[in-house]
Amino acid sequence: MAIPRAAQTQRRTRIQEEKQERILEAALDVFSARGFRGSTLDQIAEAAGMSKPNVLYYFRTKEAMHRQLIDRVLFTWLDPLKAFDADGKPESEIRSYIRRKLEMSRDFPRESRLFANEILQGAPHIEDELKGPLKELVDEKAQVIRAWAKAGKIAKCDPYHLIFSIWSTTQHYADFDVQVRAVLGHNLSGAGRFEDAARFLEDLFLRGLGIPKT
Amino acid sequence: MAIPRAAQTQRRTRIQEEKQERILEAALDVFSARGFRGSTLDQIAEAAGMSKPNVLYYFRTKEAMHRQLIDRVLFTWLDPLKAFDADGKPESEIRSYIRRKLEMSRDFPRESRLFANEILQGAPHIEDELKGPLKELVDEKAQVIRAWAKAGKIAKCDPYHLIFSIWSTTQHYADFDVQVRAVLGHNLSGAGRFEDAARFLEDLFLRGLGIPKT
DNA sequence: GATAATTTTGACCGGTTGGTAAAACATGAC
DNA sequence: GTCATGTTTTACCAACCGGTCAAAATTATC
Repeated sequence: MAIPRAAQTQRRTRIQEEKQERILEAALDVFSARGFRGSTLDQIAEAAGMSKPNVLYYFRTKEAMHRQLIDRVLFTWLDPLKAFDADGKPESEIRSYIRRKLEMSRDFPRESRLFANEILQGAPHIEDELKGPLKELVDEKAQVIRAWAKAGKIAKCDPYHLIFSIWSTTQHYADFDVQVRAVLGHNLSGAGRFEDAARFLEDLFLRGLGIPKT
Repeated sequence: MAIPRAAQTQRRTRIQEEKQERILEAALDVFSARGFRGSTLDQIAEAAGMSKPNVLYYFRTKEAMHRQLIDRVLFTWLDPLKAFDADGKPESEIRSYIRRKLEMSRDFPRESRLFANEILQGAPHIEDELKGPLKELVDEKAQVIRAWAKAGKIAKCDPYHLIFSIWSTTQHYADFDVQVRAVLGHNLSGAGRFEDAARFLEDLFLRGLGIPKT
């Protein structure tokens, strides 16, 4: 009997894991491009190269897929901020944080858009995670920044809004990619775009925080 | 006979205009919160306080409503950038541009989210407007900024990425409102939020562009 | 108040949605 | 081979989708 759906079993075989991964990959494609409600199981199934009931064999509901994707992204998203080191030099810490976030926009634009879609629509599934783990981490790092300001290492500024501005400027290149491309035109939107953005943002934030370039 | 649908008639009566406005208001609510594909006519009709066929009497299709909303937003969105004056002082021009964009995020968050939703999902309806009018306007203002840099009035920087960073930082407070609120907590997300953000962003950009505070 | 134009509604339609049932199919252990 | 387990597919469902239609209700005109 078909009691043990793949999604329920504790031990997952190699095949199950591969198929689930293939489905999640397809779901990420679809969800990030069309939003949760705008996506259909048929689209995901087709993108994964299997039938709809087969997809539902591995994930009991559409929401289960989405939930798992969101959980992953949330975890990945916090990573660069965790690396933010209180004992490091402000210049290198901020510079590498910007760069890492920008790299994520370049390398994982679908994940960024999935997250943006979720937040835009009121974050119905992850409000708790935002108010819990995310807030705690940001609070912690805000203290670090505040300490730097007090020590005169960087200009006085609101640490929360600093973090927001780094988030928004870097994610902009993934979430608003279409607009960026349209404005820059094809000649400027290619390979050099990433380096241009990185240089600009590093200059803006370091100078904006009163950190002299070394 | 019911030949003259309200949407088609050239001269619109007072009542027709009022109803259409009421529908657009409701549609903005729904579209901005759930995206185009995630919204249903029933939701819009209910929000507008009328029956679905009645809504369709004033707008022939769901897309017609959305299109009109997008067109409006697009026009409104370009306004602050148009006001950017080549003959003004860089300090006051940039400062007031930031402030105006921030005010729009505060006063028209639904419009911002509608626009963000559209871009996020690949801007299927407005690619031409982005590549046309928007790009032209940005190109023009980029020249102004570049001239300021050449004249030594502001630090050398890529004008396009400067504009992107102002867009993203200011719109962040509308589009990612849920996240901002979650991180700041209720105590900090109230009335003072706007002024805090304005002060931070003005400091960041003016200092980042090497413009001394007056 | 009769009449014509406009507005509103309830009933309805074909297509699509997320999800199910059950049987067919594959796979591996013995 | 056979039998239990795990996988895939076909056929299907009720609910919902955007949109139509014709009749009813309202409003404007005289």
